[in-house]
Amino acid sequence: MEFNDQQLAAIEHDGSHVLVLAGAGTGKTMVIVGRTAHLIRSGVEPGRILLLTFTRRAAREMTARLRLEVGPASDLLIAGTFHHFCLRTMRSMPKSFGTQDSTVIDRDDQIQVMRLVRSLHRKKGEKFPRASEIVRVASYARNTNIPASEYLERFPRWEDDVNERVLHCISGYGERKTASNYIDFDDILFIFASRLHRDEGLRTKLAGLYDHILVDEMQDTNPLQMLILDGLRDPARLFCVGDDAQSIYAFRGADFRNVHSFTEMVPGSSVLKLERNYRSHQEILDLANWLLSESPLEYGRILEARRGKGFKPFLIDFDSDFDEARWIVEDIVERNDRGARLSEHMIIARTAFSTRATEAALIEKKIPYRYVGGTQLFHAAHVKDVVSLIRCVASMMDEIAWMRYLTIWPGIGDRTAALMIDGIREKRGENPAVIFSWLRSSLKRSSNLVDGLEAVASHWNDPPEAMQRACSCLEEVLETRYAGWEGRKRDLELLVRLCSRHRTLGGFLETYALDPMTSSIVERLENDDCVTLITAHSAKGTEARVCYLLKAEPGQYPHFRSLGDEDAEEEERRVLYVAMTRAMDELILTRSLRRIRFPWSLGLGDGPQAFPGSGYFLRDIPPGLVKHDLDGSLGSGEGDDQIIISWRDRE
DNA sequence: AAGCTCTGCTTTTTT
DNA sequence: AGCAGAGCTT
Repeated sequence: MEFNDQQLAAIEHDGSHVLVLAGAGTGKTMVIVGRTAHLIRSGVEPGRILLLTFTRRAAREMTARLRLEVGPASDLLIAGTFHHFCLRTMRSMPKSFGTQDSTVIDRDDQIQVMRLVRSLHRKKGEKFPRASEIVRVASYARNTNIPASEYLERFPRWEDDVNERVLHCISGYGERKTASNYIDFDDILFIFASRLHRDEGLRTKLAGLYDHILVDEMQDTNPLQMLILDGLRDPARLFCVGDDAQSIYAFRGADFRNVHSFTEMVPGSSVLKLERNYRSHQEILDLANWLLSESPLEYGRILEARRGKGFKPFLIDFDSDFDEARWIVEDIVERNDRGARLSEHMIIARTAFSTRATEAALIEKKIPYRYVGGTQLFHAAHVKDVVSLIRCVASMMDEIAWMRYLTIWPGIGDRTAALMIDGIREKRGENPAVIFSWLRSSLKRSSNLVDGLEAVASHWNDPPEAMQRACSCLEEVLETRYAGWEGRKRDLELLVRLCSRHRTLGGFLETYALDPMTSSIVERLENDDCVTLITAHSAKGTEARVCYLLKAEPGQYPHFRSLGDEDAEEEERRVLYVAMTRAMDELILTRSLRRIRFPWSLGLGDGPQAFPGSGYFLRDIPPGLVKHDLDGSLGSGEGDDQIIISWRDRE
């Protein structure tokens, strides 16, 4: 690898803590990899280097590059997401953290627990925030390290008495969680951070494990994560890399003061900059620069392409998202026929939801693809059913798993299941065999559900076998429950295959609680060259020669859900900015303007009137910045109240 | 009283 | 596609 002077300065920086401000495409990952290699070469033990990223994707990418760069030493590095690292540490010393036997629960399970609690606090027939909304509030408050009560006081969302009961829900949720031995994603960070700062002995011990802590995507760190870095630094040195123009996780509590005020928050630190873009041609950056220049905020970031000039971005309108999807897929096929690899193409979407048409078109044309951020394998109903059986055996206190598993069986509903769960809880500490036989005698009619439990328990240390048995035990009931069973059955076969990578089912559960891979990624194990379909959020940190920006239309950028909230809209601008700057050679923005309909809209009505002229970033693209299929049809002499009409509908 | 079925509503982004 | 709630069946 060759580096420019700025990159080299960062890589070889030998002072105290440092923040590297790095614009899109300036070689951020390369610098982290380069510095790691440099540190190892200068004698730092790889095991004393901690690499933290924000997303699993970034973590995977980084470890892959490190393997190429530093060889087998890369296996000794401690690398992963914040959540991964914290959980790993807690698991290795459970007594210090008080997290023995805990089950990690994902977002869905959180909502499930909250739903139970919510029902106790909601008055009959009353309009009350949904469980998912309450979970969001609770999660945001924890990640920004403020009490939920204070958060609701500062940003009141509901009537006073509703707010109050929402707070009861949140504390009830916490109690329920403790009773079931659950820890959620936020707990992973929270428990780690709180012990780290409360227990001096532990802090000294943990901080003593590392000499260097390298953090990617610093602009996405939240206060909790900053506290973790605070507790671990000194003597360990921080090397944080970030770009405030790419901050797109405020909804998760990310606080870009961690970048803006870095030098104040971390005494003795300095700031370095990477300013030269090596990824894209200038025309692509011109469009991205223009987008930021339209913002009321001063990003002070003008990207300059070292690669010089190339193609202008395309902006193409379609009649429907079906046409849009078909065109993209045909375009990829054509390029592929001319010799381009499929993997050079990335289709970027604002939401996972908006990729349906494209996915269908890819499947129809039999183009292999992987869908990053897509419907996660472990979120599919039938998969959760089977996994619930495994979870029941893993932790008898796992009430969500029991509720799910028991109600799969005909004749057992919420009520019976709840009674059984109470019975199981009373037998806390008993041998599983005792619980199983009690269940068998209590459930005369569906006592064969115990067969599955026993089969899994007796093959606990042979994951593929246990999973196989779990699946065959449930197959009959699930087949009647779900339409299209053949397709779903394939997912279960996938589960068995995934199990073979683990020595125990416990390891299996924990791995996929944190990293619920998509089925299309699993399929990719057999399919190397494929198109990438990805959300803009997951796409950060990646690049591709040809990028299609799916549905670059009103209602997506900014997303209609954020309209009216200035900060949220501004974050949407950065999302679009991130998406655009992924492209190396060609950027193709597509949209379908005619059928914009949001039936559930927030008082916006449906049909084209839903979007008056404002609130769409690409409305006033200066002529010449993109090649539009009807140049100048947008933003020319049309008043603010005008709607956009596809050129196809014009006279 | 518990379980089941049908209908209408909903869908940002991630660990 | 899945969930909440209403209404129907066992």
